[in-house]
Amino acid sequence: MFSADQIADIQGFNKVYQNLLKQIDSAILETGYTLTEKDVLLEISKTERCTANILIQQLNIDRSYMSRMIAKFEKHGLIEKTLSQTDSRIRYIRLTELGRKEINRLSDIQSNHIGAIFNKLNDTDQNNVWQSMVMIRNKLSDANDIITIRPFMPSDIEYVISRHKTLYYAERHLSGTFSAYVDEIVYNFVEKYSSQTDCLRILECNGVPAGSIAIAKVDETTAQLRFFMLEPEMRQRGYGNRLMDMALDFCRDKGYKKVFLLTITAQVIARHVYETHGFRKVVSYDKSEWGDGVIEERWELNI
Amino acid sequence: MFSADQIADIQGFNKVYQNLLKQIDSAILETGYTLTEKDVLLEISKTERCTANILIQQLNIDRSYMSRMIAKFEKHGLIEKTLSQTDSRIRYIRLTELGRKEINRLSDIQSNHIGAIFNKLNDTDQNNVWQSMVMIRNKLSDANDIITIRPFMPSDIEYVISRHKTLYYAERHLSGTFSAYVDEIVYNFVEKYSSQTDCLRILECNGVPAGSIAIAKVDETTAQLRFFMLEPEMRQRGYGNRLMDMALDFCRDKGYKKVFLLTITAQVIARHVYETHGFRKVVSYDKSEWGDGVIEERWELNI
DNA sequence: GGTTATAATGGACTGAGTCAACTATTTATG
DNA sequence: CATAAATAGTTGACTCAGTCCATTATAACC
Repeated sequence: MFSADQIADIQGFNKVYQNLLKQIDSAILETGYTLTEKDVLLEISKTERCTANILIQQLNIDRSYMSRMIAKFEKHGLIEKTLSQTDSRIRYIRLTELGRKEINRLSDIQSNHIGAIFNKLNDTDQNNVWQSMVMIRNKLSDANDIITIRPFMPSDIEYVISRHKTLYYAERHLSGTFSAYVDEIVYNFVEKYSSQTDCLRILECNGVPAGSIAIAKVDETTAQLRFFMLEPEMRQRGYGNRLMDMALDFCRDKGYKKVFLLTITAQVIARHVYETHGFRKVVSYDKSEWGDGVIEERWELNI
Repeated sequence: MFSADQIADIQGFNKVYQNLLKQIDSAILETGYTLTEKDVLLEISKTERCTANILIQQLNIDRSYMSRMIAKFEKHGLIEKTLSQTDSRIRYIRLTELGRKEINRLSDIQSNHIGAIFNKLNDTDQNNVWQSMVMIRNKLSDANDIITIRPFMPSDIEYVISRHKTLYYAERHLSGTFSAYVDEIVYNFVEKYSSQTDCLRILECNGVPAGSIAIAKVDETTAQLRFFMLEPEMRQRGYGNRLMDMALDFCRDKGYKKVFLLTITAQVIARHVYETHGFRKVVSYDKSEWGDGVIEERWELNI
């Protein structure tokens, strides 16, 4: 239990840090973009197959406000809209060359500002401050984030595809071939989906999707683990293991004897989760059509 | 120099913490007050002889906006305005009973919210987080605050009186007798002030007054050190010593042989600054007319 | 004693964000 | 399979914190 003095210290920290955040914000505002606009642009840049609706959910912004913002971005040539072939209510949003240049500019301004503030500290202080911030972030997130794991809803399909691609693409630089492959397997999975044999769970952090895992039937005794991913900020906090536990429980429950998964060698962090749950690599082969030097691996587990 | 990964970590911290601050803010907003209104009310409560202008300078708020806010507070019965006897442009602002109740309510909401967030951590984590925050606050403040020490201007008189009273009153619970005494000595000092024999310096943090020190001539060889104060957030960071160095340099420069000061026993932190600069307590006597058990001390230094 | 500075107020405006109604399309249901 | 319900997106009208500029009244300066 905190004392009044300690709370006063925290309020002091809040005041100082709020001020610092305001400084960074005002540097962004000088560019002529709203903070919200910056967030939206950033989210667009991070999201493959981005739609207005994804942005609304992810950033908690009013529909009409978003609509007008997107219209403005289009007018200024920052984005392009394309109608979806499968659902003509949906307009996909993609950054143009100019849009990407702008969001990079904004990100750079922010990074430089942070750099400028923290580089005034000497090396020792820098390190201490950095480590403390990471510690505080993890402790506060663990204590305050509202985490739920729920069955998938139709609206999650876009999320799974979009984020799966983005996280792999951004982090592993995979090719367009990979992208088409993801579309195919996700739609295939959803089409054949049966709650008796398959499962797709969404991890939500504060009501926003932040990860997923799936089990797909292959035959009566064999299941494939798929779509296992975590947003970067959710990693190393035990949620990967929780998702994995859940998925393997489902497999045992449904009587599967063997579970396998396919992954690429570069995914170092996920490997650890696989290993601790008893998966073993059985074979690996070249997948350079997905990107330079990409090697796919097959891992198996008998349960 | 920070790496890109480290900056990303800091941005992650910023995001999480901004979110947390937003939570606290929204709890305040639910009361029907703006964040700015809350700040203004708090500043009024902390400031004796408060005027609109002091608030404008201290909080960096537009004059007209402030005027309307104050009008609203008055209409709602949170404050009372009284015309100044000496300058009829000035209207002194004072919280009513209701106003004090409201600001206490708002402060409690904020404290409780912070408590609620941090009490989710276990004791060890709480302590680590708290200590880290204090460390970060001090390092960032030291590195980024723009500190200036400048000669006083007429507009500072109100600040010195107001804060001197408030800091002593709030921290040591001194009486109305003390308040009248401060008025008298400050006006007296300013009236007799001569740049040849006296000095009053204002410490500014980011353009806002945050401390003061003064030297007043007593006779050709004796000076009195007065109005030495620091805002709480400026303490323990070396600024007290800087102000003191400056004041004593002035004394040597002007040929004073002896400097004395009067303080009260309860002022523990300031004593340390006095001692390290060679002051020695020569006598102490009862001053219970200023408050229960208050003992005034006279400290002297031969230079 | 007239110019200049300061305290406070009032009028008019901006612009981020909200609320609600509406169109167009797709999905669910009886 | 038709009709209701849900979803994606757009448009109109509005709110309200905060800003800019002009004005009044008083005090300080030279």
